[in-house]
Amino acid sequence: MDILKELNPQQRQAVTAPAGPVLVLAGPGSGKTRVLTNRIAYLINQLGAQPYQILAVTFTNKAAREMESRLAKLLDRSVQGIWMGTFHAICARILRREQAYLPFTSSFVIFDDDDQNTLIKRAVKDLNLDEKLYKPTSVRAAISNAKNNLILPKDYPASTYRDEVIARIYERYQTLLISNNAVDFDDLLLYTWKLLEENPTVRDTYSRRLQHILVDEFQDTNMVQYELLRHLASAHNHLFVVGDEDQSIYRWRGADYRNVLRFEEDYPGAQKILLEQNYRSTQTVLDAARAVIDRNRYRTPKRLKALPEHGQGEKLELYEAVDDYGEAAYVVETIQQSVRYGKARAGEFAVMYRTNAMSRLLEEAFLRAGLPYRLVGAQRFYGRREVKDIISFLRLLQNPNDEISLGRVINVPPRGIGDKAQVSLQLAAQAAQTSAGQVLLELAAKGKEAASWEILGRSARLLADVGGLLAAWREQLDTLSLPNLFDRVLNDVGYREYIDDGSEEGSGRWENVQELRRLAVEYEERGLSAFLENLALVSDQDTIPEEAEAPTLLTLHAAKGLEFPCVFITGLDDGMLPHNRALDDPEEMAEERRLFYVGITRAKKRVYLVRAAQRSTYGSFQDSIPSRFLDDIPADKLQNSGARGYSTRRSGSSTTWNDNRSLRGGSYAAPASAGGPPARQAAPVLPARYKPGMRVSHPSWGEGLVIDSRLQDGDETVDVAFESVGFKRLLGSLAKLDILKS
DNA sequence: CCGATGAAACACTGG
DNA sequence: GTTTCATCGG
Repeated sequence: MDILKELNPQQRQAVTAPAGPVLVLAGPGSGKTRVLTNRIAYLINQLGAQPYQILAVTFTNKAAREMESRLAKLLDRSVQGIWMGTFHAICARILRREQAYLPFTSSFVIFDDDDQNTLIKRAVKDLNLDEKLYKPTSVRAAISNAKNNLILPKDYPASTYRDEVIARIYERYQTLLISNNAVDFDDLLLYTWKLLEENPTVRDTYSRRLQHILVDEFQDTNMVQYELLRHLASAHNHLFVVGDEDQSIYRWRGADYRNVLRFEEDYPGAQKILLEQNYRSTQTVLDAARAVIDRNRYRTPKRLKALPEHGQGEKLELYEAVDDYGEAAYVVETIQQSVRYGKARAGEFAVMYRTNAMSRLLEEAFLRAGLPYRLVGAQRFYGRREVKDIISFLRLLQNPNDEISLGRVINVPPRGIGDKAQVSLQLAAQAAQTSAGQVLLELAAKGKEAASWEILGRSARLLADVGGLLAAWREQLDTLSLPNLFDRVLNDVGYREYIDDGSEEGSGRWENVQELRRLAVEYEERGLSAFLENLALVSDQDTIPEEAEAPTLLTLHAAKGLEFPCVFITGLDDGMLPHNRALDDPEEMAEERRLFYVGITRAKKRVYLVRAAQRSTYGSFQDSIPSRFLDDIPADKLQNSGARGYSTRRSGSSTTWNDNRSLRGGSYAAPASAGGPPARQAAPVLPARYKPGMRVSHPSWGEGLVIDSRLQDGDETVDVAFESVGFKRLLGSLAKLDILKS
């Protein structure tokens, strides 16, 4: 075993750096996981560190698992004891150990977005505020933002009336969380930070114990995370952080790539190491990517070098489809062709998009072609109703104070407990200064003797029955194994009969339940609490199935940290990528650019850039223009495969007059060679008649200046700024434009 | 109290 | 186009 053998000089410098602050700026594909893994091995083997003295923070649970297994291979000895996981998982672990300092018990549950929204609605209602004005999602964003920036309710800046109100909602929301014995995602970080901030003894204990702290994807840390690291490292400053400003894509979650700059300021002696040797892509892919990212500012420029054996590689391929159906069809057919001609295996392809909504058409195209695919994210498994129901039952078992879960399943399956009964239950709980769950348990235990039996009136019996179920389950909490407990709950409530109505969806729902049960079996050893925590903290990226011989469909965000031989980036239109919401904010725009950069640099060999001249939004069709990022790719790195010009849109309306674009494209399409849609076909050579700078005249809009012109879909699209009506986009063949002078 | 129906809102990225 | 919420009749 030689930790240093397969490292290049920069990697070796990083791995063998003396204990102290180290900043590794690692370009895509430069082997940063290897650096992190070997660094840990080096700490243990050469610097005499014990595994339990090492904390390694990863971006996903999957990355943690991967690092663990690589490390086990690298070291002969067991790596048990290393703290490895996401910020959230590590914080949850600390919080469960330190309940003495916290306003909740160690059986706290973690609320997800839906739970948060429900709770915020409740807070808004409690404060008699207008629910239309204070929408849960927007309030949640404000609160989350505050938490990410270490702002507690009392410190929330009340600069506007709205902020003042949000501060009150925030405060109420925190109170509600605590009475539910619950925390949200941001709380995991915030409470841990607060714990270390306010209790120097606790801070020192952790900091002295965790002698070496390593952080992956450092560019995507936010302020709480940064401050948390400072506290944890306060006794020694042994912080080894690895990141790349160019791959920071979680700004909306509070991530700030400028933490990389702050790190250099806060730790002046920090070693800075740049990893520029790329082990993944061809030089062409790297050059194209660099041309895109070099337009961003406030970063360390990097010159990524490909391995000589990877060679120059193929040009990036650009395809402009007539509409989004054509876009999907192109993706599917290109994959089929490549597989058929043995150029690549199906599993070597990834199809990336900006928004999950875009996956639908792609999935349909794959289904129609009979081509299997694997989908990452989107309708999350854990977001499905039946899965959430069962999780709610289990959460309630662990923590009867969880009113959100109770509200979710108290009447599942329907057992006659409607709104009215639930409201009186709330009132009874309030009167008794306790939670609804406790009232249920009391009803079950004492029956008619219970204090609230009278108040509840007719529904008391029904509520007591639910309480009885809950009490019975809780008695078994320590005796039954997790899978048995799972079955017991399902049996007692008759859940299968409730969701599996014999229909196709019904058995699909039951299938999901069984999937969840399989997971419960895996957690038999660790128990309910660990099971629930894992359910809350797993991410989409953790659930990417490996080694399946099928193309992967995923968002650009989910693609971070992955690599594929062939990558499609779809939706390369202004408004999609860059996304509409980024168009008027330079910081957001820079992030969209990084997102595109991340997409390109996932590719080992081939990149397909795809756009659609028209796409459906909300049901109606809209024209789009090519993404501005496409202009930044040097022409000699790009191969334009032109417009194929047909759509697989099924509606019969494709021949209506206003659809002349698809028609026009269609008329240029090559005669179908052997049935089916025509194979890839270059656009016909059509001279551009208009050039930027020309003065033109239009019969109704008068004179104007040509801003831009390009050939697409077999026609010429001309952008003209008219003196009378301003900016207009015209089709060369239709518009009656006269050229006045060039 | 329950399920069906129709209107209205609606989707950027995710631990 | 899809999903979620409110309303209505049973």
